[in-house]
Amino acid sequence: MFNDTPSSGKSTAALHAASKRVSIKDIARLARVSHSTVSRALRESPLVNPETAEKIRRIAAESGFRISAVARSLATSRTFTIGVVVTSIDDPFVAEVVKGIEDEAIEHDYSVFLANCHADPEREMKVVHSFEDRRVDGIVVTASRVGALYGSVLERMHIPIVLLNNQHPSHFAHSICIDNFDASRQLVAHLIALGHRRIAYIGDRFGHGSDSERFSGYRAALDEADILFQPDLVVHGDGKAEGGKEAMAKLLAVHPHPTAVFGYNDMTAIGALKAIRARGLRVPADISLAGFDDLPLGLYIDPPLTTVRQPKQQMGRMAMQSLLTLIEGNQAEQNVRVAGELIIRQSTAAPPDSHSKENHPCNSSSAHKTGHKRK
Amino acid sequence: MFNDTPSSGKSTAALHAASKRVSIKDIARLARVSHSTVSRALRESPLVNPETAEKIRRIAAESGFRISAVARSLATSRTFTIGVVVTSIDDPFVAEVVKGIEDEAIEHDYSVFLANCHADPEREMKVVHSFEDRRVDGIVVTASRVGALYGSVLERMHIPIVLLNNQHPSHFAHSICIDNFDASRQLVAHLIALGHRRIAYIGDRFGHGSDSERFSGYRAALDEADILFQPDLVVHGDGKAEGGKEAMAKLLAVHPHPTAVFGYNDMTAIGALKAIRARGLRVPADISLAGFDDLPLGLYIDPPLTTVRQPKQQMGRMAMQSLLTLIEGNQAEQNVRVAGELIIRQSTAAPPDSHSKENHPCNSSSAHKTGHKRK
DNA sequence: CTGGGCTTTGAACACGTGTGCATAAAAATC
DNA sequence: GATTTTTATGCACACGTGTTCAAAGCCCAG
Repeated sequence: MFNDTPSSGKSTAALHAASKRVSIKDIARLARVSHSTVSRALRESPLVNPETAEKIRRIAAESGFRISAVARSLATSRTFTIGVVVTSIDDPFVAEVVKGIEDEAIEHDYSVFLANCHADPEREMKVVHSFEDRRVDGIVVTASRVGALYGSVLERMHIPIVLLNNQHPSHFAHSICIDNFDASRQLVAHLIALGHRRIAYIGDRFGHGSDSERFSGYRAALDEADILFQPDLVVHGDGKAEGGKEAMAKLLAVHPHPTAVFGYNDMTAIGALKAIRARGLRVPADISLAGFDDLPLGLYIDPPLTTVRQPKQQMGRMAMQSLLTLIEGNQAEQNVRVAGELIIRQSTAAPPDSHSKENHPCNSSSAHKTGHKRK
Repeated sequence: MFNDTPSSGKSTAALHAASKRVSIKDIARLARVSHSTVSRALRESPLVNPETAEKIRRIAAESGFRISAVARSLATSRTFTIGVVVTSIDDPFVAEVVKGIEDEAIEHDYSVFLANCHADPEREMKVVHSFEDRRVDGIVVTASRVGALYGSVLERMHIPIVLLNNQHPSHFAHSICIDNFDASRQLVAHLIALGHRRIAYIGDRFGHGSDSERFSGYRAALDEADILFQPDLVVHGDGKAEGGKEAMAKLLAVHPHPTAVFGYNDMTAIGALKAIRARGLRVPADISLAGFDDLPLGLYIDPPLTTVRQPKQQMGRMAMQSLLTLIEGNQAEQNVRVAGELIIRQSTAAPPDSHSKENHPCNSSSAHKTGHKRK
C-alpha cells in the first residue's frame, strides 16, 4: 500500500499530499532553478542545458505537474482552442462533420469548444460571444445563416472563420462547400440513364442556397437529356421526414405520377418513402427514390437508399486545416468546393414500363401509367 | 458609410480602428477610473456607484469590449468549462447525450470541450491530459472503461467526474446509468405477454456490465413466467449491425428457431433484421424483434422497431446537473439509476402459431414449432 | 465644529506562464 | 593569460482580471 510512492521521490511526495495545484514555481524550487528555466525546459527550448532540462522534466513528471494552458494563453495570447457552432449536434450530418474537425484538431493539439445554436438567433449570439470571451483562435460554423445576424461580431473578432455548407457566403469568411450543382446533376443523370423521364424533385423550402443549387443541377440534367421541365413535378418539404412525406403525397396526386423522385436530402427521401408505401406502391419497382447526404440511416432502410455522399468527416478535417493555415497567418483558398460521390444502391432501378411484366394489386398507379408524353 | 459610427462615441471610435484587443485598462482610461472599478462595475458589484457603473458599462458596450475569460480564469481559478470525453461523437446515442449536456451547460454559462477517444487508450490519455491542462471544472465521460487506464490521472485532478452509462463503476466518480435490468425485464415481459415462449437474446461481447445487466433482466422475465432458460437461444454480437446479423444467423440455425429476438441494442436488432430477411422470414409475422436505446433510426426502418427508450438528452442534462452541484461543493447522489421506457412499435406481435392461419414459402420454421417444452 | 460611520475609489498584489535583457560562467581565440 | 565569444541562467516585466486593504470623501449626530 505504501510502495506506490515513487522510490526516487523525496520532497515530491509531499506535493502529492498538498491540495494546492503544483505550479511552475514549485518545480523550480525542487529543481533549484528559476521558474524561467523550468518554463524553457518544458518547452524544449535550446537555451537550456540538456542535463538541467532532463532533470527538470523528470521532477515535473514525478510530481504530476501539468502546465496551465490558461496561464500560457494569457501570456502568449494564443489559446490553441477553436469554437465550433452547429445547429444541433444530434443531427447525424453535423455529428460526422464535428468528428472530422475534432480529429484534425486534436492531432494539432487544439481543443474544440462545441456549441449548439438550434437555429435560434439569440442563442447564436450567446455562443459566439462565449467564443469571443474565451479568445478562441478560430471558429467553424456549420450550416447556418451566418452574417445576417452576428456577422459584425465575428468580423470584429479578427480571427479566422470557416463556414461549412453555409447558406449565405460572407466576404469575411472562408468556406468549405459541397458541389451541390454537379452532384445533383450526376444523380439525376443516373435516373435518366435508367430510363426515367418523369423525374420529380422534392426541395427544401428552408434550404436557401443549397436547395437552389441542387435544383439547378436537376434542371441541367433534364436539359442535357432534352426532357421538358414540368413545374408540377417540383414540390417542397422542410428537409425532414415529415415534410418529405407531405410533399410526396402531393406528387402522388399528379397523374401520371413520377417514376423517380429525387429528394433534397436523405431525410426528405425517407419521408417520401413512407408516403409511397402508404399508397401501396413499391420502391424501386414502381418509383425510384434518391436522396442526398448519405446518412448512415440510408444503409439500413429497405431498400438501401441511392444518394450523394458528402465526405462529411473529410470536410470537417478540411475546415480545420483551413483554420490552421489561417491561424498561422498564411493564405488559404477562400471558397473550397468539394465533389460529392454518387452512391447507387437499391432504391433506384429502371421504371416499371421499360419492360413491363410485373403486376401488383394497386389501383392508383399502373392504370394511368402511359410513360412520358412527349418526345 | 460613415454614419454607423455611434454618434455618442468620441474616443471610442479610435478603439475600433486599433488592431489590439481592448482590455479592461482601456475602458478604465476612457471612463477615467481605475481598472479595479471597471472590474467591479462589469461584475455588477454593489461596491461601485450606480451612476459610475452605468457609465462604465455604456463605454464598454460601445467599444465592443468583452472580458477575457482566460484572464479571469487565471485570477479566480475557475474556468466555467467542462470536458466531455466520448467514444465517438458520430454515434447517435452519444450525440444526443452531448446535446443534453451542452444545452444544460450553456444555460449556466459553461462551455464544453468535446473530445473523441475512439476507445483508444493512448488517445484517452491525451484528451484527459488536455482537459487537465485546460483546468476544466469537471468532466463527463460516456460509455468507456474508465478507471482501468487513466483513473489515477482523473483522481489526481481533484475535480468532479460524472460517468454516463459507464461499464465499470469507479469509487471516485459519480454516475448516471440506465436501469438495464428493469428495462430489459419489462421488454421481455412484453414479448411473453404477446405469447412468445422461445425468446432469444443477442448480447454484446464488448458490453461488459450493461450486457450482463440486460441479460439478467431477460432471465428474470423468463423466470417470472416459468419459461425454461435455453442457453442455445443466447448468442453474442459486437453491438453493431454486422455482429447482430451474424449472431442472428446462428439463431436461425437452431431448430425450432426462436419466435422472438431481443437485441442488446438497436443496431444489433437491425443487423438481426437483415439476417431474418435474408432467410425469407418476416418481422413480426414470423419473428418478433426488439432492440434497446431507441435510436432515431428505429423509427424509419420497416417495421418500426420496438425498443427501450433511454432518455439520452435528459441523462446528459442530469450528468451536467450533477457536475454543477459538485462543482459548487455540494453533495450529489453518487449513483443515479434512470428508468428506461418501453416503446412498443410494429416489430413485435404475437407469435405465428398463436392462431395459425398464415403460410409462407419457408422451410425451416413452422414445421418444428412445438411451443415451450416444459411446464 | 468634531468625530465616527458609510460609500466609493485606487493602489498593490496575486494568479501561472512566457520572454527580453543583463549577467555570470564557461569555452574558444589570440 | 587576457580577451572575445558562446552558453546558461536569473531578474523583471508583461499578459488581463480579481481582490484585499487603506484611504479619501461624504453625511450626520452630537
